[in-house]
Amino acid sequence: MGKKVKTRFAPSPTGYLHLGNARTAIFSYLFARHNNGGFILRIEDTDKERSKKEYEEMLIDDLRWLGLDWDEFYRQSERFDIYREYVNKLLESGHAYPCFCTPEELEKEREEAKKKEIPYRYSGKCRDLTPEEVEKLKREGKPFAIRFKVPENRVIAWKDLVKGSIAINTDDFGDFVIVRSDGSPTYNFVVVVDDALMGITHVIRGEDHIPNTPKQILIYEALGFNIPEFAHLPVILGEDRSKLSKRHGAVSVRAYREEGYMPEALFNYLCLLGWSPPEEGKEIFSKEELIKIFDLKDVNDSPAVFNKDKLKWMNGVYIREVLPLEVLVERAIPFLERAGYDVSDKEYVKKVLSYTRDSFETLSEMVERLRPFFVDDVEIDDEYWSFLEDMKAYDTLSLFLEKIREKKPETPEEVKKLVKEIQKTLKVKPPQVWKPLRIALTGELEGVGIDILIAVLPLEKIERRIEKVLKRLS
RNA sequence: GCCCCCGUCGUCUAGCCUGGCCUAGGACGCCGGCCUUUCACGCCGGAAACGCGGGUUCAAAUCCCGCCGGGGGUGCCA
Repeated sequence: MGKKVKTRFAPSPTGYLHLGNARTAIFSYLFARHNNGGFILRIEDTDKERSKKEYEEMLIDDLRWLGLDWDEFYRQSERFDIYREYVNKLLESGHAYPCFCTPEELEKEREEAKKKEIPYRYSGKCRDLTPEEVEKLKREGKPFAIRFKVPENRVIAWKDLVKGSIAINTDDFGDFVIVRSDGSPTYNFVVVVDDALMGITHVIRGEDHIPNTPKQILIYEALGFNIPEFAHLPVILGEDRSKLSKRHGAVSVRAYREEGYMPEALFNYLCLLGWSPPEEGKEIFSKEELIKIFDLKDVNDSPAVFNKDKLKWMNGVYIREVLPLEVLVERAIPFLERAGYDVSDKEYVKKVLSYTRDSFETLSEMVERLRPFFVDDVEIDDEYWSFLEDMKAYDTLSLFLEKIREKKPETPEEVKKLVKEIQKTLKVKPPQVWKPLRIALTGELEGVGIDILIAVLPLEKIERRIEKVLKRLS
């Protein structure tokens, strides 16, 4: 058999982890682990202008949060010596040459091409400079970049693991820059050196890299490296079917994390964008299951629109039935705390969540939903007071207060029993009791089950809220 | 402009390779009903798609050609 499978995720630290990149990372990770292979994280920070250390830290943090782990870690900015060595090889073998063209000159070339409506390619002006001319220009201190010499009219083809056969003619692109005039190597070059040196067997990335692939294959050949397999994933689109970007709203992993999404749910949902399980029907998968069943052959080759509604639904599934209660409690506490709720009693939080976890889909929704369980007092809107009077709430509420002090119900069932007794005594229908209770205890007309609230809320809070209403009604 | 990729319900998709089992299946969303102390949850039901035009074939979502549509690339960004 071939060598051990090894994949990598290679983000550039120029912003938050984007959902599209996250999915690429996940697919690369799943493919590697499925094949008992290695997974590498490599920070592509050759562009000093745009790369930021704090972005790198957030990237790593978000990746870990999603549940990814890697066997090796690299930073390209620390490998410039290695790249220089390989640039020299290309220079020596005649595969690359110095280019003294200025950005202005190139810009002019490009404009002219546009005017004439012909496809732009670098003219190759500096390609045939004699060694003497090169020497002279260098001595004059002219800044220069290094370009790769692209052979003419050659068809570069590869069998893409997702897209199938792809063929691109070298005439479609000109000699491209591999080292900038400031001495830093560019993406198309370092990616090849790194992937080859690090033993990457499968390059999995977004389809926006398809045009780069022939350039990279040429470099693999020129350096005598083995060419890896390529798998280009379709992009993720926004509602308007253009590439998912900030215009479409929240597109970073961080944003969903802060809104109270579960990493397992986001991981799971992202997998279903562009990949479908071999067995039909099932949609909820743990990371371990995904590792077991993931295969690139089941990746769809057409772009997918990101659908927040479905993500939200799936998050709800994780909150109400997939995650263990203890885990949910741990994740909920920071959100409740941030809202100013008292969460010192973890058992109380646990009890509340055990009854209410099936009624919200994100942790930020939870914060709203569970307000009556955690605040000291509730505000009752003016419009509800007349409603309370019409309901003859005074009688029911005072009877309720009496009964709850006497029976101290501790489960929703006991509360229901107690309410039924009140109904019987007062000869009223259920809503006649429940609605005043709801308003008195939550200040709202909708929300979680009042039986639950009464069963778990400390008695003194219940008394205080009811008494406040009775006082005003009398 | 040029190059490349893609095209099944509103959305994610199964089916396409190896034509008939497809009166095209599932999921989210939507609509209706049930449950019910309200909103959710849950349960039941419903509307909803093979981009268009030609071929090949007894038979095409599935194979071939053309068109149209969408996306990506076209950097001394990655």
